[in-house]
Amino acid sequence: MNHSLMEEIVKYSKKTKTTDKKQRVLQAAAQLFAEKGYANTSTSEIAKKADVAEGTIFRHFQTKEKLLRSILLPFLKESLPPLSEDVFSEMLASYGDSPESFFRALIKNRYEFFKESKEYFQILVKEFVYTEPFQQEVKVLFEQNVLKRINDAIKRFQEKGEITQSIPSEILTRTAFTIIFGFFFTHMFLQNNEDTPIDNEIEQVVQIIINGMK
Amino acid sequence: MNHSLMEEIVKYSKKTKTTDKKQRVLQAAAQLFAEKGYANTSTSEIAKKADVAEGTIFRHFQTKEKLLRSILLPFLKESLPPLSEDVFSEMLASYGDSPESFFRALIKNRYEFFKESKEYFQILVKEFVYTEPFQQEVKVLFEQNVLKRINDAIKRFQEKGEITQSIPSEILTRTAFTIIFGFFFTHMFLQNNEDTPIDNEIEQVVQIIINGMK
Amino acid sequence: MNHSLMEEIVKYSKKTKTTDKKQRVLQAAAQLFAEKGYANTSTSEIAKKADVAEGTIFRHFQTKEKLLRSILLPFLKESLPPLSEDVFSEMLASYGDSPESFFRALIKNRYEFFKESKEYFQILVKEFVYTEPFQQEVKVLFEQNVLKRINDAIKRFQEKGEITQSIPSEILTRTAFTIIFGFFFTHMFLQNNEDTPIDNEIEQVVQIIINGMK
Amino acid sequence: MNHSLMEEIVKYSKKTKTTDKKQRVLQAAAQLFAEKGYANTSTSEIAKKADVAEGTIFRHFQTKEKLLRSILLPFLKESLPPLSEDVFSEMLASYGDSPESFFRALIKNRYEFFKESKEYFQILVKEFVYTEPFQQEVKVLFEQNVLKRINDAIKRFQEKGEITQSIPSEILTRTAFTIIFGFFFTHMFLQNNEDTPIDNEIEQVVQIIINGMK
DNA sequence: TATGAATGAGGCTTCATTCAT
DNA sequence: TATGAATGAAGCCTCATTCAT
Repeated sequence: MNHSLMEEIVKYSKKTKTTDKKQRVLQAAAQLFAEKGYANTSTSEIAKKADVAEGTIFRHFQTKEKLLRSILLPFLKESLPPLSEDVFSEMLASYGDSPESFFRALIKNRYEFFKESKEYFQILVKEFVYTEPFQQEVKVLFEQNVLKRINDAIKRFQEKGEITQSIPSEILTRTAFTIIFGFFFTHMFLQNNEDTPIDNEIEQVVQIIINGMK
Repeated sequence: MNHSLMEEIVKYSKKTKTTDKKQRVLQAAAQLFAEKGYANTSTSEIAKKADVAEGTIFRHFQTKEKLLRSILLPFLKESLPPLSEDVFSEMLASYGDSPESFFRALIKNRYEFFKESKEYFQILVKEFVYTEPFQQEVKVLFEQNVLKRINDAIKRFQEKGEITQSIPSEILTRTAFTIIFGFFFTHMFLQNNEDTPIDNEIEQVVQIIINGMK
Repeated sequence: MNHSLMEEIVKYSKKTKTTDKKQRVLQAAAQLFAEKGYANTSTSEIAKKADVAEGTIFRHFQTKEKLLRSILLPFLKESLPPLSEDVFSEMLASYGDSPESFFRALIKNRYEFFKESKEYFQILVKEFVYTEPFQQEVKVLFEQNVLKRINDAIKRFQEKGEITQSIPSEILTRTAFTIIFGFFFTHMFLQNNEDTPIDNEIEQVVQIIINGMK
Repeated sequence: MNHSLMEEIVKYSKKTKTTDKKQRVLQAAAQLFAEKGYANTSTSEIAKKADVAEGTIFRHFQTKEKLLRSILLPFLKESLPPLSEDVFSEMLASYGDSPESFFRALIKNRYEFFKESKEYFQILVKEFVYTEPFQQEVKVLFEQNVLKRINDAIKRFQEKGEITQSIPSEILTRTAFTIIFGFFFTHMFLQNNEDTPIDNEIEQVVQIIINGMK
């Protein structure tokens, strides 16, 4: 039930049969990019952290930018969709089928995911802002996978009369998504690393969403 | 009523009586940092855009990083608080005193602000993530000003019985803030530049928050 | 009467008001390029020889290739034509006006020029082979200046009946040019640096050309 | 009668019984060196073009420079001398025994050879200029083979009274050689790839040489 | 014999910063 | 105050060469 990005990436990379050293470079780069940003991380630093010669990085990835993409794209393109599928069915199975339990499960589950892969999301968000084409790719991925599934669930709840039908499901979806992911982003940026118990807060957000949609 | 960051910065910089050239450097740097990020902007580019010798930048700001701070901190430290004060009193005056109108006004007003100063927020968000001490400063600023005022308003609404008293105002505030700013961040990152009319969405978020808090 | 390429370049560079350091870079680079070839000379070597920081090279020339062009093109474009003019009039004035004396003077004069600027011609010839567009530029320059003037002289000698009129002047010119410059090239490549007295040989070539053209 | 360098190299390499892969490396390298120069061709490029692993190159040739020598030296050392022998006897046999026909045949024959092996000569000329010891080797080879045979022919014509005896044969030889090879070099560098008919020009050069030597 | 991953020295270039004018 | 030439550290990347398989 705990689908960390790290695990996903490891899975992915095993599929494509990467060398040990290639793996180490990917891990080191991911960590450093998340910590200090792409532009502030030098290839020599990556090499040192991966305990590899600098040339090795370029033998495997040709370019620093391709290294970045090798960290993000495979994850997004191949791991996100199936992951979401899993998550959604698991969620519905174990948490019951009311809107409350759906959103509570969604938020809790994704929040765990988020927290564990904070680094990778940081890379995503940061490098994201500048590169137009990449932005589009990611956006489409999110919409076609995550948004679509939330929308499906909301439509089902609307049919069962558990959520208001006076507002189109698309708008409800977009709003819910914005609130939930906004909640995560805000936490990603504003939260100290102090382990603040935020269960209260999550419950609060769930209540607000549910009430707002009834 | 239209408080763009740009205007705020201009106001601020006039106060400190900067030279023409210093001004031009600030403007050019702000634009470039927003567009391409701090790390991807060179001082020579800034000099060219400001039509100033490169040395001039360093005469005024000593360091590229101090230049960044000269763009962000003055705005945050001296412009945000009074701005918020204005905004809040204006808001309450012109929009009536129900929770609905308060949040609606808050979101609409801040959204305009956001949209117009998107660039400056981009600088803020991007460079933000990395520099620990800076993060703290900004966080405190936000909490002490914006959060505090929202909290004051909520407490007042609680006293009037228009918002539930069974949840501490601090939690309600934090949740509302998270939802609202999360909403903005999400739009900042995920929205195409197409001018999508989002009035629906704003209204939606207002309703959800209100319902959730009643 | 002694027109070394080196002197020409110095003249040229004074016109364009170059810094001392820029000058030193040009000189060092010219020497090294001639000695070891463009591809085998590193910018750090140039910097060391010019006693300049490596960055200085790029401040002035942006690119290693632009540095190469800054050595060759100015010389070719601005120094060659007037130079040739001088040379030709001087030659005709001081050597008398028979075909023999003309060719003898031409070869001797140009051979001196060649010997002293051997380095620069080496750069020219070597880098020449690869870069198509550059090749064209140089070729046109040579044809429009040197060839044209030889052709003028030959036509005059034909009119005076001192050279056969049964062959078009263009063919005679091309042949003479090919022989003369071929003679130089061959010496450039095949000659040891031992100072072989080649006056005999020059006289030989003059005789052969003259006899062949009578 | 048509002795292209390519054919010669193929012959040579067959003699020394090289592996298929070694062969392929030699061919690929020769092509690339001619096209882009030694310094601008990477061993990985050669490996790719030869469809061989990069390590294979070094197994066979140890060093990139030894690879270059493996292309040029065998040709020069073992193919040039017998080739010249053939050429000269063929020439004298089929073109008759006057100085005119000798030089005409020599130039035409060698010009064809030149044209077809332009690439290989480009390698020779280019890499040549820099490496002192190599230069000597090649120079000696040329002198001991080509020059010697021309000298022999000239001496014979002098004995028959068909060429002036007032000039030592060595000087005549050197001059003729310089003119002929200079003619080729000049064409190699200055000629566009347009197929200019140069028969006129060749005839012209022959006449000039002959007249000059009578 | 053949491979190709790994290496690390060295290449070109950028850039924040200094300083003499 | 303003300039811009000069600096040199550091960045990304290429490449000949080695070596375990």
